[in-house]
Amino acid sequence: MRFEAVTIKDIAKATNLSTSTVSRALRDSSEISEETKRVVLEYAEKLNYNPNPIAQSLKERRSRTIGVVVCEIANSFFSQTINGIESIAGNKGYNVIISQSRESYEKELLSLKYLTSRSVDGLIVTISTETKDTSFLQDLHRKGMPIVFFDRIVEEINTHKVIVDNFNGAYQATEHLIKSGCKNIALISNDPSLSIAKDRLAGYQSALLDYGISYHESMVRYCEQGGMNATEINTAMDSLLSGKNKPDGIFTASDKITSHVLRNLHEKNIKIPEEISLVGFSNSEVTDLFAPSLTVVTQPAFEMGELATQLLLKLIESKRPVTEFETTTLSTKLLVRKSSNF
Amino acid sequence: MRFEAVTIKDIAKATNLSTSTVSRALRDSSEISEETKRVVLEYAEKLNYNPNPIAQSLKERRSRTIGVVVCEIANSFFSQTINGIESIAGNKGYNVIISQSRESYEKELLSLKYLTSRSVDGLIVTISTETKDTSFLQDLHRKGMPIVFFDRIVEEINTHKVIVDNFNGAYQATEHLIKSGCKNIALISNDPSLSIAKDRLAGYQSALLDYGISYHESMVRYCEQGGMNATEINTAMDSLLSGKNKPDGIFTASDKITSHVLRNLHEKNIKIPEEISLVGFSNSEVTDLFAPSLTVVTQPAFEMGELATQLLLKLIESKRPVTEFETTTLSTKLLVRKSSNF
DNA sequence: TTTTTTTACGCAATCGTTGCCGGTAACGAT
DNA sequence: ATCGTTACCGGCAACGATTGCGTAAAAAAA
Repeated sequence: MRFEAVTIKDIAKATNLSTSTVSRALRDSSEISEETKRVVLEYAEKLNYNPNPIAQSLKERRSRTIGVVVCEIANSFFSQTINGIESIAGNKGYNVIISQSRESYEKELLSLKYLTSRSVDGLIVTISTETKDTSFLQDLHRKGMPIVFFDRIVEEINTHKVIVDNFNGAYQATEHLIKSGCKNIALISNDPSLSIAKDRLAGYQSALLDYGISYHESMVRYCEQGGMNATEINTAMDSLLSGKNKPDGIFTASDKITSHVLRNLHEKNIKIPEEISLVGFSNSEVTDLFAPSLTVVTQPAFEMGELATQLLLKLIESKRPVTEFETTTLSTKLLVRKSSNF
Repeated sequence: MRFEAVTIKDIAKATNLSTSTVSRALRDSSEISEETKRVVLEYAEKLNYNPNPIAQSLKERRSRTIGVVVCEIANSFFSQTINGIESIAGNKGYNVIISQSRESYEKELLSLKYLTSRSVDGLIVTISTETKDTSFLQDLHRKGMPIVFFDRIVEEINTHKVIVDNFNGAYQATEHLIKSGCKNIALISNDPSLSIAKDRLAGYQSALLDYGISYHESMVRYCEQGGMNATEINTAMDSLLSGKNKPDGIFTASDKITSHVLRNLHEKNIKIPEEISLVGFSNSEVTDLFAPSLTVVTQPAFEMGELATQLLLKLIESKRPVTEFETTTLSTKLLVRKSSNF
């Protein structure tokens, strides 16, 4: 069963005009008499005509569609970003196709190939934790595909980027743990190849330094799968808790990691914040309901999506190749709650 | 800046063949000699040729794309469903465009119009809580657009539907509250026009009846905005708690409502489950971390997405109009935790 | 050798839309 | 009467891929 739509030809036949005239009448061209326009618009209305965007795309060599590649839409941070993207794109008459990498390099590549073959006019991308090789993205960029990165950016590609001040976010979280009385602060983060992981590590280290606490690599764990896998985090926790420097504070550098760590602490019956304080990056809207309510670093995800889209549309609609790119850095916010004993 | 892709013409020029021959060679037609095929494929490979799906769509009058309309991707239930949809669609070579209604009738209509104008081959839809008028969907259905409903179905449209046994889910939740010792059980649900709200109300009523507890309308509240708005739920809670029959158990009939009610109880410093027990529909993956851990009714969201997609693809790929439709009902699961004092 | 069959390819139309060019009628100016 | 304008509209081609039909050349059959 196929769904048949009304075309410009149907209107042409019905009004005894040519398709070109109908097309122009619909686009309110000055070359068409008011009378003819009236007749055409009337018929278009009556038959419920809608221009076929596929035909338009083919003709105009643009699809008015932007592609978004995120790790997981189920992640609050990304779904909030997507809401921001859609709000701007919708206003400007652009459509959004969302694709998930689920933290897999292979799926990310598939998504990118699909989106580009689908003739998207531009891409908004945050790379997966598995992604080491960005040559495909570099190729796309070189061939002129407008791309904006957000969150997990690709440093070696020179284009617009939207991030938060991950260094400061991590610094504040760590500082907060220190001021809460923690002496042994662990960091559980994403794969260190990710831009965000590097920056958050640096912020963590800097805070320790500033408060005269020496940094030990043994207090840091990286999750290569970005916490898609609970066991990965559980082994990290086990090794961390069985080490000789048992942590009295943990800073978790992503949404997924934060909730898994909390669950792990529950299972071990470790009291929070009495035995261990917990502060994590999270944009979940229910962390205030957790036991205990979580102290979190949140990101302005919606605004990030808006900004990334504005930048992308600027690239898409620019007549000449753009060579000047900007990296916009927004601020994080530390929400102090009960998981850290301040 | 536009992104230029390799077309069949480029290959034709390079190989000194006609576009028709190239097309057939690429599709491995028996009319083309092995030698020519080899040459063409070699060039296609070298130039990194990808067929333009927009042109294919125009020619074949199909887009190999299915449209999904949900209320909110940030909702775990829906994002899990989408994962199920994508897993099946991806396997069968279909692409998925996701659109959010954000519980607004107007946005839902816009989404539907966009998706159909975008020539999707079929739709998977769950309607917004605001939607009373389904004539647009009925029109689409009448014109032959394949549609599958899930979760919030439209009863008056005869097509495939995928739901859970909402009656039983609600029955079990209510029964569980009764067996936990609750005498005054409140229900906070979505707008009663929604199919799921009706079924869940019926299950609630039936459980009360079976256990000899009389049903009072005064113990039921409906949220017209489906909990998008916290104030809506707070006023419902205020009126419920100030009534003469103060509830000792609350059954919340949706994800969003559940978390808002929990937050409201926290703010009021009401002990759960000592003063009030709480059981709610929720597919959030972190309800076990809540204070207290939540007793929830969960739905097999991923499977629902898979099933809906399989049914939709059957509709799309059927040669003749389909007149026999099925409604698949899956089971919910009650996860007993600490918010209900069993 | 002639006729038929097979092989292998090109031409042109098609999908729906739009840009470009061209044409005609009406009308005023010369 | 002729020319130039203007207003309006139609025809054609093109976007990229596919396909029915036609056909030249080669191979097979007569």
